[in-house]
Formats: sequence, C-alpha cells, structure tokens
Amino acid sequence: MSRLPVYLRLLEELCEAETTHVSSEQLAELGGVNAAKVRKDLSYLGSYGVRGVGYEVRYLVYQIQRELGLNHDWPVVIVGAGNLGQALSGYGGFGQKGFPVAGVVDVDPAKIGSVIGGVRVRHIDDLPQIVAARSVAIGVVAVPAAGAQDAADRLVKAGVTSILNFAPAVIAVPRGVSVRKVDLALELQILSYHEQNRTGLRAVPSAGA
Amino acid sequence: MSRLPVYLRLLEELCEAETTHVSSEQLAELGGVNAAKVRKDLSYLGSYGVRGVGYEVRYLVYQIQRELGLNHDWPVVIVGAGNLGQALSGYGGFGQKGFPVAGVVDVDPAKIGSVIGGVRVRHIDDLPQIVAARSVAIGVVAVPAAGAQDAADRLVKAGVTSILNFAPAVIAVPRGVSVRKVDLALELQILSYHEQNRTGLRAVPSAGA
DNA sequence: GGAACTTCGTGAACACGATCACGAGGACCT
DNA sequence: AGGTCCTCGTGATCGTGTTCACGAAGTTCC
Repeated sequence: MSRLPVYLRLLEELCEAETTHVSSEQLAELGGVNAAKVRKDLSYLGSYGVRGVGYEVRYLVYQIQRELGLNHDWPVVIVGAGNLGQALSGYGGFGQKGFPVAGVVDVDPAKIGSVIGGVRVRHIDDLPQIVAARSVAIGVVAVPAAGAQDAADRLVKAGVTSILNFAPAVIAVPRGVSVRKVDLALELQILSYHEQNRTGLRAVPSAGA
Repeated sequence: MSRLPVYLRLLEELCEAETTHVSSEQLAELGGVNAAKVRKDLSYLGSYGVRGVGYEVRYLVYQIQRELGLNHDWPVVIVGAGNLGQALSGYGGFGQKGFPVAGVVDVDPAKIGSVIGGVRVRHIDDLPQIVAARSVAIGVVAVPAAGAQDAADRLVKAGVTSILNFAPAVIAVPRGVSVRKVDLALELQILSYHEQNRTGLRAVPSAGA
C-alpha cells in the first residue's frame, strides 16, 4: 500500500515524542484518514496490535521499515544536472532517509565535473559503471521532457529497475520496471482547476487588486 | 478529472506536430491509458468529438484550457527559499505554463534580499501584501516539515485558496482551501517497496558489486 | 475474580472508477 | 444515393478500494 510511508513518518514523529503506544484512532486523526483504513492497512503487515491498548510505536516502525525495504540503503542515481537535478542532489534529506545519491550524470559537457551536494557530475555514458559499482536500483529522471525517454532507456539498460520521473512526459519501460511520476506543472494545473471552479470566480485575470 | 492536464500536454505536442485531428485510440496510446477512458473524460467537457473523424486538436486544447482555467495566468507565491524553493523559483518553466512566480518569502533574514530567478526574496510578513497586490490564489509550501503548518496558516490568512505542499507533513486547512501534496521521500519509499518485493532480491545491502 | 471499557481484526455492504460493448452519427468511396 | 467503414458517446458490467459494524481479546478497576 502507498499509505505505509505516511504511517511510518507519523510513527517516527511519535517515537521522537517518546510515545510508546498509539491507537488506530489517533493515527487516523494524525494522518487525516479513517481509523478502519488504518487498521486494515496495518493488519496487512500482520497482527501487531494489542486490543485495548493499540500499537507499540517502535515495533510498528520496525515492521513498516522492514516491509518497505528501508532496513538498508537504496542508493539512487540522478540523470540531469539542471535546476531540479541540482536541487535534488543538494538537498541532503534523501541521504538521511536511506537514499544516498550514488551519482549525478548529464549529457552537457559544460556541467560535467562540477560538484553538487558533494557529488561530482559525470557523463551519462558512465551510467552503467555507476549503477554496477554501487548496485543502484533506483534512477531519478530530472531532464526536460524531450530527453526523458532516452534517459529512462539508458537507466533501464544500465540495470536500474525503478524510476522516479520528474519530466513532464510519459515514459515507456519494459515489464518489471517500476515508474513513479512527479509532475509539478500538472499539480499546479489541477489547483488551477479548483480555483476556476470556486464560487464566484473572484480572481482578476491580470495584475491588480 | 486529474487526467485532463495529461491530455492537454499530449494535445499541445500534437498541435506542434501540426496534427489537426486525433482519435481517442491514438490519444490513449500516447497517454498509456484506455481509449474508453479517454472518451469518457473528454465527454465530460461536452461533445466535441466528431464520429468517424476524432477530435479537432486545436479546439480540444482550447476547451481543456478553458475548463482548467488556463486561459489566464495564475501567479503563485513560494514560501521557503531553501534548496527546493530556489529550484522552483529558478526553473522558468512555470512562468511559461501560466504560473508566474509573484514572490518568494522566507523567515530567515539571511536569505531575504537575495534574487532567485529574477525574484527578490522577501520576508514572510510581506505575504499578505504580495498576495493582495497580484491576486495570488496559489501558494507553494517549500519549507521543512516542522514549518509547514505555519506556512500554510499564513498563506490561508493572506487569502490564498490553493496550496501545493512539498513538505513531508500533513497540513490542516479550512474548508474551501485545496491542497495537493508532493512528497519526494514518499515516492522513493514506494519504489523501495517495489524493489524489496522483486523476484530474487538481488540487491546488496552495503556498497560493492 | 468479575464487570466494564477500550481497541484490534475482519467479514459485509457500499461507492467509485475502470472497462466493455454497442448503438448512433458522420465521412468516404463507388 | 447507398453501402461501408470509422469513431464517438454512453449505458451496463466489473473490480478495487473504502467504510461500516461487530465479535474477540486484552486491560483496568473494584
């Protein structure tokens, strides 16, 4: 389920707050979802709850991490050292979360050699080498739409089996390769739609109050 | 529907390729979805297809833009001038897509005054002023998790009615305010889960081939 | 030890979205 | 003009994920 990471984050926060046990009701409240859904999701992991008490936070954190495969690191390689690639590489949060940046590659010779977030940008032809050397399973596509399919093809060819795609394009991959898409423009357009369908349409097309 | 932006992008590409008409079958192929779904989605806009021919690309682009409210600009304000905020502001793509950056704000005095992507970073207290001056309806939260709720509260108080949240935290907003969440760590964890459940678990915990 | 209370786990009912299948309408060819 | 072919629009069907409701199990207090 795609909600396990959400629960994990909430539980980690509870853990830091020294909470030892939590009920499905409380967890649902924190996550903004239904209590029954929480229980059903967690029961998928096994019966780790205690009736009358709730779930033991630390143990549940451990179980979810195990289920998600977060008990060891998953190095990632970033394709594209443009604006987004730099931000992703520079943002240290991924390393702390168990996704260290194993490498950043680009096609542009001008970008190669520069260091971002402690990682040197290498040429995209080095991709197979980087992937093999650190057993990279996850690739991040942070290139313009036009180059997305090529980037994905190269990642797959190099041995990557999961791709996080930031390019505003649909990419085709062989069976057995997982793809997740994050499209910022799309999200903004959906918000625009909500704004459009609001009561009264109070917005003014051009500038001005 | 949240798929309209996807169709819009595909249609815009077709438009540039000078294609005048397209069938639901072709669109489905390009978007990687079912043809019946495409027809049902588009019928939501009205009956703009011609039987035996398909849809007129330009007209459909216009209709979708109209439906999504993309026939005029929606200025956005970015809260947080950290790594992500800078990347978002610096990436010029949003302006071209109709989402110009009306302002960037931060709480950190050290960041205020610096110019990113042609926009000067201002103090977060100026938020109401920025929102009012340019009728900003959409706010982007690009701060750490701990500050997300505060950022959202300030945006709502300033008059923003749609929020795009990049912080790894659930934020509560009043009824009538739309929120969309983009969580990078969450996406990586889902990919990690897929990797974990792959046949053979060939990955090696630490570095090394 | 027993009664009352809390909370989990889960089968059943429900709702929603995806898919199928087919009739209707229009274009193209002869 | 008539026949054939193509493609849309949409009611019906199917499947998946969500919610409800309730029994079971454990805790707390007297």
